[in-house]
Amino acid sequence: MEKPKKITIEDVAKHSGCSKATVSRVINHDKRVRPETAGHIMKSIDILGYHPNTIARALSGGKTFEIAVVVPDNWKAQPYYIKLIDAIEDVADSKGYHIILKRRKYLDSVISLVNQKRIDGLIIRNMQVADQEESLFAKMERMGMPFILTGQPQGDYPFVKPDNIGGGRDVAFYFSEMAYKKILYISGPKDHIDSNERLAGFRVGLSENGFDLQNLYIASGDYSTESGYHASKRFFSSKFADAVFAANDRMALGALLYFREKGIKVPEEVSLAGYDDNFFSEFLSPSLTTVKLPMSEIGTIAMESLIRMIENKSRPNIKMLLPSRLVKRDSCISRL
Amino acid sequence: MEKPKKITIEDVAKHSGCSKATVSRVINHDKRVRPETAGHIMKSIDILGYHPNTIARALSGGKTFEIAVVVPDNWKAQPYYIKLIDAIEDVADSKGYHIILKRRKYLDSVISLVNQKRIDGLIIRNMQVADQEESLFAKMERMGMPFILTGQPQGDYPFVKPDNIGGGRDVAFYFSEMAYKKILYISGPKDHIDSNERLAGFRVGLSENGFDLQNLYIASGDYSTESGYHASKRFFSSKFADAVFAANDRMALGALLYFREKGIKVPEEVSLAGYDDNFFSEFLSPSLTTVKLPMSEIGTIAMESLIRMIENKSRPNIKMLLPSRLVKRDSCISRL
DNA sequence: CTGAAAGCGCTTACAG
DNA sequence: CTGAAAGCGCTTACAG
Repeated sequence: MEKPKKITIEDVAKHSGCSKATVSRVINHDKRVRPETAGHIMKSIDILGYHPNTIARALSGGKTFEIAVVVPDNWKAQPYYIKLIDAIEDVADSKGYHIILKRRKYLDSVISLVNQKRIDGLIIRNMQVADQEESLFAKMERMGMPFILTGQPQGDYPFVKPDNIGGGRDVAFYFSEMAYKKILYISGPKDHIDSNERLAGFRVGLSENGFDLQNLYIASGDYSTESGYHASKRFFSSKFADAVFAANDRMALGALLYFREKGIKVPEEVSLAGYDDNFFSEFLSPSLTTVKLPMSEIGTIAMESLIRMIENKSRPNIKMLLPSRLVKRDSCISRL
Repeated sequence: MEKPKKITIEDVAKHSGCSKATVSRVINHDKRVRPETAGHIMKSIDILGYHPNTIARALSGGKTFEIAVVVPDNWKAQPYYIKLIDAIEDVADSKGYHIILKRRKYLDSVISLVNQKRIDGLIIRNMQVADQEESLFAKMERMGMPFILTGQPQGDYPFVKPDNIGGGRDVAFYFSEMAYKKILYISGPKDHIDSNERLAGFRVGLSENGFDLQNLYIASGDYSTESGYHASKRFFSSKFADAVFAANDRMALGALLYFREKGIKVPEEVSLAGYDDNFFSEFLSPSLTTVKLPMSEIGTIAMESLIRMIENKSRPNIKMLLPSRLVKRDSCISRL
C-alpha cells in the first residue's frame, strides 16, 4: 500500500528524460523552460506521484514553507487570537505553508529559527517597543526575511492592525444616539496606544455630535478587571455618569461588578460599553455592548501579504488599519 | 555585529583538529567518543558559538525537532485547548522542539508532513474513529514515528486523556452532599464516549451514596446550547427535578436559559452543574458549578512522553487517565 | 532553453 | 575511539 521507495527528483528526471536541473526549474515555475518540456515533466511528476522534499529544498537555499506566528504570553486571556490563527492557517494551508506557533516568551527560539532560516517569514503581535524585538526586526530586514506586525506600528515596518480610532468614534456616535449626558471613560495604562487611540476617536466622535467634552471624565485603569472595578469606585463615590466606556471588556466587567455590588442598575441607571468583544462579554448579565476586533480579517490580510512578500521577494510595505465593528447588546439603553 | 559568516561543523572540526564525524558524534551525545576529545570539541563549539544547522541534520536522516499538534476544527468554542498548547509548548521549548499547529480539517497537510518526515512526532485530539486518522496512525506506526492521542483511546495506541468516570463520580458525591432528590442528566450524542463515561461515573457515585437510581432521569442532547435548552424544556414541561447535571457546559447554559425564561430560580429551585469549565462558565449568573479538565497536565505529560519516545526510540505505550477537578460555584445549593 | 557539476551542512556505515 | 567518504534531495551558477 505504501510506495515501496521514496520517489525523488532523480526519478522524475529519468522518467521524463530530462535533467534534475530542469525538473527543479519546473517545480519552481521558472519561466525559462520550454512549455512543452514543462508539460512533459509535469506529466512525469503526476504519473510518479512525486512530491518535492521540502527539507532538501530548504537546505539548498530554497524555502521552508514554514512561518512563525508569535502571540502574547497571555493569549489565554484573549481567545480571539484563535480567530487570528485560524485565519492565518486557512490562507497558509491553501498555499502549502505550515505555522509554527510561539508565545512571546519564547522569542529566543524564534530568533534561532530566523538565524537558521528555518522559516520563510513571521507574523508577530508586537508589544510596546522592546529592544529584543527591535533587533530581531532589524536582523530580518537585513536578511531579507519578511515579517508583519499585528500589534503596534513600529519603525517603518509593515503592519496590519485594528482601527482603534474608528472604533472609539463608533462608540461615540452610538452614545450620542442614546443621549447620554455625562460619560466616564476608563482608560488603559497611560502609555498604551490602543487605549489612547480609542479615547481619541471617542472624543472626536462626541464632538462631531455636539457633545460638550466638559462632561467627559477620565479614570485610569490598567486593563485588568480589578482596575475597572476600582476606577469605577473612585469615580462614582463622588460623582455620577449615566454611561461608562471602558478601554477593554475586562475593565467593563470590573465596572459591572462594582455596580452590582452597589446596587446601581445597568443599563437603567448607568449604561456600559467595553472594547474587544472578549469571550465572556455576551454571557454577562446584562450582555455587554462592545467593539469587535477584526481578528480574522487581520489574519487573512497579514498572511496573504506575507506570502506575497515571500514569493515576489517584493516589499510592498503595507500599513493597514482594519475597521472594528460595534456590537450592540443589553448593557446600553436609550435615555430618550 | 552579525557573525560575518555562518559557522558550520567544518569550522568546528578544523578548530578542534578532529573530523566532522567526531564533532557530529559529540553533538549527538554518542557514547563512543573519548571524554577528553569530547571536552575538547565542546570547547571549540563554545568558542566558535556553533549551532548545528537543523535543516541539514534533518536531511541526512536526523531529527527535525518539530512536532505537529492537531486540535479540533472548532477549538475556538473550547479555548481550553490554549492551555493544552501552552503546556505542550513549555515542554517543547525546554527541549528545543517547535510546534506546528494544525486544525483537524487540515489533516491532509499533517499527512504530508509525516510522509516527508518533516516532523518527529504528533499529538492529536482524535475524534470518533475516522478512517483517515486510523490509516495515518497505522502509517506512523510502520514508520516508527511516535504519536500520542489526547482524545479517545483507539486501537492500541498511546493516549493521555481526562478521567471522565472519576469526574462524573465527583459530581455524584457533591450532589449527594447537597441532598438532591430528583436529578436530570442531559447527555451528549448517544455514541459519544465522553458523555457516556461521565454518566457511568455519575451513576456509580450516586449508588455509592445510596441514591435510588429510579430518581435519575436522562434527557438527550448533542452538546449544543440549543440542545440543552430543548432537553430541559421537554423534561420540565411534564416532570420536575431539583438538580440538573449536563454533560458539558454549553448544554448547562442552554438549561440555564430555559430556566430564566420560565422564571425557575437557579439554584434555589433547581441546581445546575456542567462539565468542561468552559470559558463563560464563571461569568454566568449564577456562576456555573462544573468539572475542570486537566488540559495543562495532559499537555505536559503528552509532550514529555512524546519526547521520550522520540529520543529513546522506545515505545512505552502510555495510557493515562488524568483526574479532573470539581469546581464549586453558585449554581448549586444545599437542600438541607 | 537545457545539462553537468558543485554545493547546502549534516549523519552514518565502513574501515581501522 | 576516530576518520575519509558517500549520501540525504534539492538548487544554482556556469556553460553552452
